[in-house]
Amino acid sequence: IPRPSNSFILYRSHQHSAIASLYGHLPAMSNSAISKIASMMWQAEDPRVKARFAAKAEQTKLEHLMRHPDYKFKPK
DNA sequence: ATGAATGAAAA
DNA sequence: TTTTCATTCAT
Repeated sequence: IPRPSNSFILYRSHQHSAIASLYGHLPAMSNSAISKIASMMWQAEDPRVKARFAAKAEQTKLEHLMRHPDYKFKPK
């Protein structure tokens, strides 16, 4: 049972397709490069959009709690 | 398994 | 305060 995604991870997933289709044919455009781009977009992003993803992260978090009431994050 | 990033949660 | 692990998928 996986952890709930945070706001940035949600944002990255959301933008992944778009970024991949823009740069996808370039061999240097790996997922790590996409992460860098997503990061810049994230920093530059409209605060309202950030807020929307923050809200989505909360939603996801609560959803996770509902579905998996006894889940505990246990780093090694 | 690694790389890349941000952030929540645990240690 | 530092570490882990969530997402993604070609190497």
